[in-house]
Amino acid sequence: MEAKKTFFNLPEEKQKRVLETALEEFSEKGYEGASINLIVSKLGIAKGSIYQYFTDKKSLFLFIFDYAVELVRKTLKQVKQETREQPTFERIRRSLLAGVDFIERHPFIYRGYLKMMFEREAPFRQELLQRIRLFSSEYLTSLLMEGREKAEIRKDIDLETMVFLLDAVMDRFLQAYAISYLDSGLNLNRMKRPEIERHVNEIVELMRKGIGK
Amino acid sequence: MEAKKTFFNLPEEKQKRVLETALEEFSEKGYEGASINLIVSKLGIAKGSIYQYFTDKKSLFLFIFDYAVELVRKTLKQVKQETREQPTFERIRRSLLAGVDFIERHPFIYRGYLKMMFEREAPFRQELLQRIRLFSSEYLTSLLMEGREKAEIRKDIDLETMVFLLDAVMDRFLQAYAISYLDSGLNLNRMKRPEIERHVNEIVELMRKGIGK
DNA sequence: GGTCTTTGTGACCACCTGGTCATTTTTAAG
DNA sequence: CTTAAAAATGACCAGGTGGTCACAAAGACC
Repeated sequence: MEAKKTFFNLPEEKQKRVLETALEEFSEKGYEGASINLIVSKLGIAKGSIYQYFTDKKSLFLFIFDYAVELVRKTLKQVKQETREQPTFERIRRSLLAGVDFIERHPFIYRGYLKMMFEREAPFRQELLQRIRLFSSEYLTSLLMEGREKAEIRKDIDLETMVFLLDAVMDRFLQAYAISYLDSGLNLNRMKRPEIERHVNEIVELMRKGIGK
Repeated sequence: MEAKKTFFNLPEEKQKRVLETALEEFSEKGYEGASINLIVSKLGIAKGSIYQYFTDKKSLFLFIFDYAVELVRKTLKQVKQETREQPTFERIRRSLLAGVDFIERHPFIYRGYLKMMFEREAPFRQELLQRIRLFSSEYLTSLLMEGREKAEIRKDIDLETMVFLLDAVMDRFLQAYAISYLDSGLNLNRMKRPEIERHVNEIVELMRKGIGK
């Protein structure tokens, strides 16, 4: 457990406010860059107080990380359930849209994840990232394997290669939606839902049929 | 011009040593995280000296950025030239391999680029990134357009969507090669050239034919 | 030698960092 | 109202940051 008991004695509202404020700071500045001074001043509490809740910066970070991972895990699980009976490419489509919705609801979580990907400094970075990427790749692998059983997915190419492609495209799509400058030409960033959906459809169709011929 | 004349009066060897040392620091820690103190101590010169060469941290960074961009631009141009007469997918294959070679030769440049993608702090970040991403996407667009003329590339899907996919997959491939934890399953990181080539072939083949059916 | 300019130096500055802790304030119990 | 425990506070600390500047060293020319 990374938080002290004092933290859990706080009214739930305040707990959430602390978490959200710290999450915002971490996701914007990264682990090293995030400033405890700024967090407490944004919260309007004394610096000492935050150290009543968490032993140090690291444990605050890890606590938030767990909180975020749990949210992602739940979301993925739910989509998987809901689309159980549907064709594979429809499931992929839905997954991508679920990602868009998730970013809309929790913008700082996804940005924090991206920040971490390219930071050396975050504590346990390697382990934490592997944790995330593992269940992302497990998710896609199981999707594709079920797709193969239904003969919707080709069998003459390595499953891992396909997972790699899917992962790359989906992740980049969400990055483009969340950050801008990352979409190569398309302007996902400012689009409204119907347009987003059109692009999701097109990109999924493209992954199905390929660029060639 | 971001460097002072004193810098250019230095023996070329020392100029390069300064640039490479600073590049390494920036690419590992990002703009904010990089420490001038560390750079000068690694160089074995006094702190004041670096301020004889560059007016401040920002101009040092921008100078290095230009230096790096020029290297990338040249490399891309050369590949484009060399593969002029070849089939589109062969050109894509070659481009990806050129990326791998580039990382091998200049590991800090590519990492620096990744660092910047998710940093808010770097000066002129937006403009600089757009500069890079623009010529990456121009490069791919022209590749695909020429491919369409030769009827090697499908015409029933937006060119931009295809560029997006290509860009996403190629970039992710290089990330996986440069950083690890990013390959979803494949272990590009530790592979030797022949294996890398096998994966490049497979991934390009997959982009051509698609995942479906 | 002497003189003038260019380059190198590191103590110093103001400011910010994560973290501490003696002290005060708030809350709860009797 | 008293007492004891729990929580909030902010001055303070050591250590880091980018940047400055008076001075010393080195070169260049006569």
